Amino acid sequence: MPKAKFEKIYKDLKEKIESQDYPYQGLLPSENTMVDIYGCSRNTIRRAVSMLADEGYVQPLHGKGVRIIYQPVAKAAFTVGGIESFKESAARNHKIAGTKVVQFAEITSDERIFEKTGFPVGSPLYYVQRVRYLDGKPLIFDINMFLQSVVKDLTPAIAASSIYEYLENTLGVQIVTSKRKMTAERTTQIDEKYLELNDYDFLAVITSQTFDSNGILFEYTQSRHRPDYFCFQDTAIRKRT
Amino acid sequence: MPKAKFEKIYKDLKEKIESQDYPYQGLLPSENTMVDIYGCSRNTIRRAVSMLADEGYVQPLHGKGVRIIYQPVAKAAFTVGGIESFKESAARNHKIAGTKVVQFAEITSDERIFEKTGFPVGSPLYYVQRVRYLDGKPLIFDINMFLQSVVKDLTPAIAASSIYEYLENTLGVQIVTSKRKMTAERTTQIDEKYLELNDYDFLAVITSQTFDSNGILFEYTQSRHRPDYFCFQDTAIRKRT
DNA sequence: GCCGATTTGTCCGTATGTATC
DNA sequence: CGATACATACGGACAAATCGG
Repeated sequence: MPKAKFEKIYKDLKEKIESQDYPYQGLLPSENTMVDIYGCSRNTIRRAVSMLADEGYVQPLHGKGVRIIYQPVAKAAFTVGGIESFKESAARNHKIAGTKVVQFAEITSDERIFEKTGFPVGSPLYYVQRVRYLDGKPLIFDINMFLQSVVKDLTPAIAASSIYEYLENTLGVQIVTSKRKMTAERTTQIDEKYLELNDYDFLAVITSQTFDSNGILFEYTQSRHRPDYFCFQDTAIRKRT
Repeated sequence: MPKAKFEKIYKDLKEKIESQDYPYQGLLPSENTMVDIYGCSRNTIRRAVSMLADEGYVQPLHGKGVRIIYQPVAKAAFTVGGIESFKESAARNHKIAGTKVVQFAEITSDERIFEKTGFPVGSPLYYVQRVRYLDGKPLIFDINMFLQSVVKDLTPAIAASSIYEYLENTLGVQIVTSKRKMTAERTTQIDEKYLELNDYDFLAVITSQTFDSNGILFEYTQSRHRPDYFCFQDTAIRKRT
C-alpha cells in the first residue's frame, strides 16, 4: 500500500487506463481538473503523470492534453520487465513457478570474475545455479553470484524459495537499481543438461547487476531463457540533444 | 544545445560522471551545494539528478547523498538503447553504417496487420524491407511499416539514407515515445537470403512501435540482428507496490 | 491573423517529514 | 540531540503550444 500521495494518484490513473476507463487515444483530464479531483497541487499530479509517461502509458502533448497510448498486450510468452523476482514474474504471467538448486558454493572474486561481474577482487561470494520451472517445465537456467557481506548466511533452502523475499523481509536489504543486458546465445552443455530445450539450440540471455539501497553492487545474475517462453519489454522516450 | 536549465545541469553532471570527474562509488555534491554551484532552485537540481538515476548513473541514498554507480562499459557487440536511428547507433558504436532497400511497397492495413502492429484497419502504409550493413557486413534485417498520413511521400531513396532524418528535418515530425519488445527467434529463408549468417540459425529480434508528437502510432519495425553483433541495454528502478 | 482561454512546460521559494551520522 | 541530506508537497509565476472565435 503506497503512502505517498503521488503514488496513490499514479496507481489510480494506471488502473483506470488499464481498465479502459480512460480509453486508448483519449486524453486524461487536464492537470487543473485532476488537482480538484485528487485535492493536491499541480506538481503532484505532474509527477504521477510523468511516471506513466515513462512507462509508455501516456504521452503529454504540449498545449493539448495527455494522450493515452496504452494498449493491453496479448501475451503469449513469459514477459520480463521492471525489477521483480522470478516468483513475481510468474504470478504476473499466470504461471506456476518452481525452482531447483543444482549448484551452491562459496567462492572468492578474482580478476576474471571482476571483469565479468564487477565484484571487487577478493570479495567472498555465493555462487548459485538454479533451474526455473514454469508450469512444471524446466525453461530457465539461472546463474547467480551474491556478495556475502550483503547477502549473509544464504543457504540452498533459501535459494530454492525466494532470495528476494529473504533479502527484503529477513535482511531488510532494499533492492533499488538494476542494470541489464539482453543477448541471444547458443546453448551450452549445461543448458542441455538441465533444460527442456526441444529443438532449440539457442537461448535469450539476460545478465543483470543489482544494487542495494547503499548503492553497493551485491548481485550478478545470468538468466538463460528458452526463446519461446521469453519476451522482454521496454519503453523509451526521445530526448533532445 | 539544450536550453532548459535542468537539461544543462543534467548534461554537465553526466559528463563529469562519464569522465570520472565524479568517480564510481563516490557521492555527488549535496543538493544544497549544487544549488549554489548552478544558481538554481533545489527542485531543478533534483530533476536533473533523478534523470541520471533513471539511467542508472547514480543512486540517491536517503540522508546520505547521491552515489555514483556508473561504470564505463567494455562494448564488444553492437549495443542498442534509447531511441536512436540506425545511423546514430552505428556512430555511437564506432562502426560504418550502410543500408540497402530490398523491398518497397504501399499496402493497406487489414485485420491481420492490425493485430500485429496496431495500425487501424484500412490505413494506407508504406512497407519497407532493408538490409543493414555494419563495417560492410550484412548483419541486420529490418522490416518497417509507416503510416502514410504521417510519413508522406516516402521514396526508396529516402529509405536508403535515413528515414529518421527525413522525418525530423524535412517533415518536422517529432519522435517521442517508443515501445519495444525483445525476443530471440529462428532464422527464416528471407534472413538467410540477405544476411551473412555464418553458422547462426537464430536472431535477436526487436519489434517496436513508435509514436509521434501527436501521440499517433506511425511506425512499426521489426529489427532482426545477428546475435554476435547484438546487445540490448536497460536500467530498471524498483518501485514499492 | 490576432486575441484570449486552456493546457502543458519550466522554475522558484518554502515548509515539513524522514533517514543518516 | 543537532546538523546534514534527501523526500514529499504546496502554491505561485511565467513561458510556450494549441485551439476556437
